[in-house]
Amino acid sequence: MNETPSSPGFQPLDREGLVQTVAKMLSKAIVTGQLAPGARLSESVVARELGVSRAPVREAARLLESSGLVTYEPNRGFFVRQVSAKAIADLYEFRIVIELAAVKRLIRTWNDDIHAALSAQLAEINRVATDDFDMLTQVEADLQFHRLLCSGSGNPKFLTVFDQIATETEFSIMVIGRLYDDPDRLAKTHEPVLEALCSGDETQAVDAMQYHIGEAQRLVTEQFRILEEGKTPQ
Amino acid sequence: MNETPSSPGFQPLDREGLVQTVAKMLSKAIVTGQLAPGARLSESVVARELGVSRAPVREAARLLESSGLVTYEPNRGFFVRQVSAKAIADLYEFRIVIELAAVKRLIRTWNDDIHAALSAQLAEINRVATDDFDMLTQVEADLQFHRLLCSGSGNPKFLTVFDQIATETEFSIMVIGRLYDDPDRLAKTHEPVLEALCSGDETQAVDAMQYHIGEAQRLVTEQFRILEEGKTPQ
DNA sequence: GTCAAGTAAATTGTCGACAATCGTCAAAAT
DNA sequence: ATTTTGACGATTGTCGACAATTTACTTGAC
Repeated sequence: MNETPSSPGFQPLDREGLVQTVAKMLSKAIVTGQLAPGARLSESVVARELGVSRAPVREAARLLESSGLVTYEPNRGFFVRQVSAKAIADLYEFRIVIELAAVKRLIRTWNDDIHAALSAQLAEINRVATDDFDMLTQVEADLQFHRLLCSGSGNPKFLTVFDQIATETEFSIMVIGRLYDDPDRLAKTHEPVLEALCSGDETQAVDAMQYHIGEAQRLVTEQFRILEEGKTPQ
Repeated sequence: MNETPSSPGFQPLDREGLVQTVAKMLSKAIVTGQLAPGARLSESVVARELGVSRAPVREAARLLESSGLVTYEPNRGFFVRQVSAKAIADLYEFRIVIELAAVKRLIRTWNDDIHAALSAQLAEINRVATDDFDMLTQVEADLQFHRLLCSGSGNPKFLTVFDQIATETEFSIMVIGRLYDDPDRLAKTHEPVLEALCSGDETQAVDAMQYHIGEAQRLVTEQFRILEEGKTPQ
């Protein structure tokens, strides 16, 4: 390895292109609700607003499309995605399929590094699982745990697909605006997953995982139903 | 709408954007091997070659990236993806996860339309499963059958993800250049899947499906190993 | 009043040009 | 001889402008 001996710990310095920056801005704006679902995402407006050209905005929007945050209609442009009850149900059903398979695979590739990373993330989840932290922080800590599960599975496909649906999950939850009255409750269901993984018991790990995501699905679906009822009392 | 009343069967006249056209061109060029794996995909060259600007080429390349046909390195551009033995193994392992789940779900939404579509596609598979047709035709007929399974599952996520990995599957097979000596053999393993679905037996359907994809994986992996040995005899 | 056609404004689709960045290779220093 | 530095060529990154398309509005006929 060619490395200057006297070099201090210089990190790669990000160097993320303008597209990534714009994509991140838009993501945040959509997830935090500044851009309402169904709203048109005008290239010109966003470009003017951010002080950049339309080209990087367009590319960023295409990136967001593959994350399921916006939809694209030819010759009409990009729109912030509408979330339906079925879409949320489908999303969580799909997550169960992916992440259960990832966990099954993870058991075979289990090692101390993964163990350490998951333990640390679990601690982080519990740390932010109080009303002192906002929901976005809690959700991101939660999803990061799941991301580590996919990342450690050894099959990159799981991570790729998870990243695509993670943002969508975050979006769905933020649309609801309020996930649980007791933030600590759902957070606690992570622990059995890690314990089962440590013990190497596949059946137990899968069960714990299924319960955890299922519980999350139940909460999200419930809250979304309440939200819809309040919106269209008819 | 300005349309002549006596107008005969005019098809929608493509109306798919230039981007889609370019993407299709590139797809074909990559899948048929005109662009070797690892080759740089110069925007300027492609644009000049097709007589269009760089913008649509760039967008098309981004589309291909999400299909796994090309990779993208910031400030360096797009490259035709290299396929490794592990990548192929990972791909098929992932397909098994997705399509098994899709089949399980399909049983619950089973109806005559889906039955008819699958039967027709099965007939098509058998029709082209001879040496009279080229491999690309055979592979596409095969994948279309699988696509129908995902499409009919009722959860759009399965279809979205399948479409992403279908092109990659096609690519992997075409790289190998020769899948099987007896085209009819693998084709025949589709039938038990359809039969099991008709009978509504989930266990049987999953078994048949797992056998079918597993068999395909075995063949592809084997052929790829042979190809690699021939390439680097060391 | 309703509906259709026509027109104007706004938005996306595409383009060509310039700026920023990367890879290469030669020249200079050690 | 090896390594570093600098400049050059090629490619990507970004931009502003124009063409094509869609949308909204107005006008007119029935």
